[in-house]
Formats: sequence, structure tokens, C-alpha cells
Amino acid sequence: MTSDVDGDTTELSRPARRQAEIAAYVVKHGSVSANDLVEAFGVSVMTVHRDLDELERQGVVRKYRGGVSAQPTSVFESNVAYRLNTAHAEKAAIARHARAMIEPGMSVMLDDSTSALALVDLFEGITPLTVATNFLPAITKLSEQRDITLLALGGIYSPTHDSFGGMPCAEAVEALNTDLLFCSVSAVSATHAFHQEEEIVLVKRAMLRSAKTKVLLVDHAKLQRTALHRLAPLTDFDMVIVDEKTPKELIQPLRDHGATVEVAEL
Amino acid sequence: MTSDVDGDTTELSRPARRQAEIAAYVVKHGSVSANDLVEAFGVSVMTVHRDLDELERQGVVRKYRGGVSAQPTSVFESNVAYRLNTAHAEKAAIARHARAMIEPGMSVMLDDSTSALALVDLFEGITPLTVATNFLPAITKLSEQRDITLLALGGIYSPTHDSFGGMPCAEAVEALNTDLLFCSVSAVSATHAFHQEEEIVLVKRAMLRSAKTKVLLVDHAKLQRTALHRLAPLTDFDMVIVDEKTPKELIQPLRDHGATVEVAEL
DNA sequence: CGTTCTTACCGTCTTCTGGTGTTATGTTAT
DNA sequence: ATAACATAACACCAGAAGACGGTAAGAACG
Repeated sequence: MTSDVDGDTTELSRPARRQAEIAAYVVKHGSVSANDLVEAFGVSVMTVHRDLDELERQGVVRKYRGGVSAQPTSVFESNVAYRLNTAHAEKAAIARHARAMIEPGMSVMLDDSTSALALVDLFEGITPLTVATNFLPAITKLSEQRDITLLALGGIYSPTHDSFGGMPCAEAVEALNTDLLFCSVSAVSATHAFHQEEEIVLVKRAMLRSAKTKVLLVDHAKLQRTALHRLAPLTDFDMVIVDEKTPKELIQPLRDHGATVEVAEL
Repeated sequence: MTSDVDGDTTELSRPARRQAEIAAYVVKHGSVSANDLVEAFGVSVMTVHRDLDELERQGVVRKYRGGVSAQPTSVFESNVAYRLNTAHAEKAAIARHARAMIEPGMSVMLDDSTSALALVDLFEGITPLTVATNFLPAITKLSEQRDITLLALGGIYSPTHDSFGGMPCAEAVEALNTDLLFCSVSAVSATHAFHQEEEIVLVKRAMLRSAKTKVLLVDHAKLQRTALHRLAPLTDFDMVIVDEKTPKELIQPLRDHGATVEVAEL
């Protein structure tokens, strides 16, 4: 009743979940006051303000005296969409499927996606391994792991994505040439992969140029959608991995347009 | 009685301290068994193994069946020397002194030193600010701070230093040109700054080339020592900051050779 | 000038993680 | 084959960090 956010909100700390719900609420209503949120979520004014500060830091909302308003949806989508992070199980399945492609000694590049993050947990055992990524959570995890050569892709930090980007990052990517690339995007049509933010697209494009074998990780929520920027045609990828919950009638069109699609089983 | 490590071991979590002591113990005895350590430190076998795993991950010891042996001292020094991290107070004082040089809007580069890390805590208030660093703990801290543009310097991760290095890092540094550089080294003679590891020297040299104003942070423990590689003459730095505990008779020679030395007061 | 909204500070409570030992299982050497 | 050693899995505990609300002080609006 207080919230009408869909998606699986488990596996998220209480404040994080509430913040995500608040974000959705704000986006839905366009602009609301702090007091509205107090009533809607049953917490104190203080807490609401703290949540809003955090959301503002991430660039999801804009605070002004008397309330907050939503930012352009592009930002919202690429943030909250991943915080209300649906489908842990599906991502894990996709990751397991992807893992099979990796062999000891290879070099692997990962982008800033939760799908890729799920893969990190599965690296153990496939050693030695060289992993390059611009995603801070992945970097942190990998730094604690032995037998993995971690190559951090630096750049300008983006709180929204918790990753590094911009020209410095693109340049770091250019300098590499990895065996594999696992990446994800925010939307996938029958023919192309899309993303909302230009600077992210820039880095992902560079990654595509710097890897021999390119794999796109897609959970079913991404399909049949589009976003502002066209990243690349699906045929640029050597493989597209989707999860089991993807309707077959959505997979066929991809294949019809020449993409190599594999289904990850739970 | 169990340990004869000198240095101030306060301000260090219990396991971290024990690991440092174990490392010292191993280096002293050359090679010991796990059981020896169990007796010497009064903890369970499991804990000893966990500690040794961590030390091995950092490259300080080598495990084999039946015990561990010490690695070449160079690695030991640049790791444990900083884990048995002496003089929190002095570092903080140096950091406070350094902070005064920073003004809002500037771009600052930090190397992988605890001295620089102390500085990070003082950034609040001097905003906006652009900070570039290759030191993972600093990156993590800064990523949580708003109003600071974080520019991560990527590269190959070194567990020993918890930072990024190698050619990729040097290249990332080359591409920059910051207003300020704060860095530290492991040893300082009357004329030069030194460091044990070549790859680290490489990065630090690049940093020196990429900053307008260069500041060397030196706590008194570093003075009158040397290490394998000569990094640069002290005259390359625009300023050398030492702590109050530094004997005056050690400071004068630096000045005699042309260095600009300032003393940070507690 | 007062009202409304915001921030700063503090105390309490809870939650979580890190550190640890124990037991059980695996592995290597003799 | 067996003993010594190493790892894995589980459970416990404590200390730390986080989350939250309340009050009070501050800032912006009318």
C-alpha cells in the first residue's frame, strides 16, 4: 500500500530498500515534499532527509526547499533499476553459464554490471586468471582473492554506477586486449543493445574493441526495451546469454537477426 | 616475550597486529612450523593458518607443507614496515600541515602511502576537489564522499601495497597534470628519496612528472636510511614535510643540500 | 517577524561483520 | 597404512558500525 514498486526487493538492506522505494515514489509523483514521504513510509523526517541526501548524491533526485523532484529518467533507470535488483537467481544462472567459457590463464574483462559481479564469485578455481574491470565492487572483491591478477581500469568515479568512466577509463581499455569480455546493458531490442548514458556507452564501446570474444549477459527484464543510445548490434557479440525465464518468442527474433543466443539454465 | 618487534603496534586491529608480529617472527627465524606459532602466540592452529594465508597473499612468507619460510627482505620491509605502522599521531600532524596547501577547486594526486591516506580524512570542507590516486583504501574512502571528484588511477593490483601499479598505472598518470602531489617513500637520505621496489619507483616518478607542486611527506622513522632504488633528489620536491619528532640535526643537512623543509607541529 | 523547512548533534538500539575455536574431512608424506 | 598436517564447514561471541528518532539550532521563505 505504501509502495507500488514491482520487482524483487529482497536481498537488500532495509534503508537501501526504502531508498529505492522512495526513489520510485518520487519518480512516479514527479515531485513531493519531505512530509509526504514521512507519512508514506512511516519513518521520521530525519530519516527521510538522510535518504534524500543519499539519493541526491547518486543523482536520482534533486532537492530544493520544500521537497524533491525527480531527475530525468535516464539516471533513474540506470541506478534504481539495479538497486531494486531483481532476479538474483537468474543472474547467478547466467553467470554460471558464462563461467563455462573461461579457462585458466585467460584474461577477462568485466563491465560495471551486477551480472558481471555475479560472475566474480565464480572465479575461484579457474586460476590463474587475469581480470580487468572498472567496477568498484568487483575490484574490491577481486583484490581479496589470490591467484587472480587484477587489472583495475581507472577513470572518473561515478557514484551512480559505482564505477570508473570517462576518457581516462576508455584509454585504459584501449591499451588492453583481453580474451573475453562479459558485459551487460540496460535494454536489448531484437537487433541492438542499448544504454541511456553516453559516457557509459563510450567505455563499453572501447571494451568491445578490446576483446577477442564478446559476451552479452541479458536477463529477461532487459528484452524488448530500448534506451537512448544504441551501443552496438547484437551481431557484434560472439554470444548472448539469456536466462531461462525469457519467453521463447522473444529469443527467436534475436536468432533471426543473426545473433548467437544461449539460454542459461537455473 | 613472545614477540620482539619494535615499533608502535597500537591503532591496529588485533589480528592485523598478530599477523605483523608473526611476520616479524618468521623473518627472524627464517622458517618455522605452524605449531611453533601456535605456542608462541597462544592461538589455535586454524587462526595461525589463516594468518599465514593472509601473509602469503601479501607475499611476505611462503607456505609449504609443514611450515613457512620468509621471503626476501625487500618485500617484507615495504609491507610490514607499514603494517606495524608507527606514529599515527605524527602522520596526522603531517597531514594537517599538508592540508593547508590545498585550496578548493584544486586537483590533488596521492600515492599509495599511509601518510597520504591520513590526508584523505581531512579533505572534507575543502570542496570542490579533484583527487587522483592509485591507492585502493583511499579510493574506497573517497568514493563515499561527495563533492569530491575521484579519479582512480588503475593498473595491476599489488596485494602487498594494496594499490595499483605497473605500466597501465604509469600511463594513466602521464595523462594527467595535477596541481599538487603528496607522496611518501620508504627511506630518505640527506640528498635523495629512496624506495625498494622498482615498479613502485616507476609510478612515483611518473607522478613527479605529472604534478606542478610536489610535496614529500616524511615521518622521522624514514630519515637517515636508504633503500635499493633512488627515486629522486630532494630538490625535485617543492616541499618536504617532516614531523616534530625529527631531530634538528637531521633536518639541517637536508636544507644544506637545497631542500625546502617544513616541520609539522602536533 | 514568524513559520516552515532543513541541518547538526547526540543517545539509543539494532544489526552485521570479523575473528575465533571446534569438529569433521581431505591431503601428503613416510 | 597411518600419522601429521592442511583445509573446509559450522557456530559462537564481541565489538563496531549503522540506522533511527528527538531536540535544538540554523536558514530560507512569506
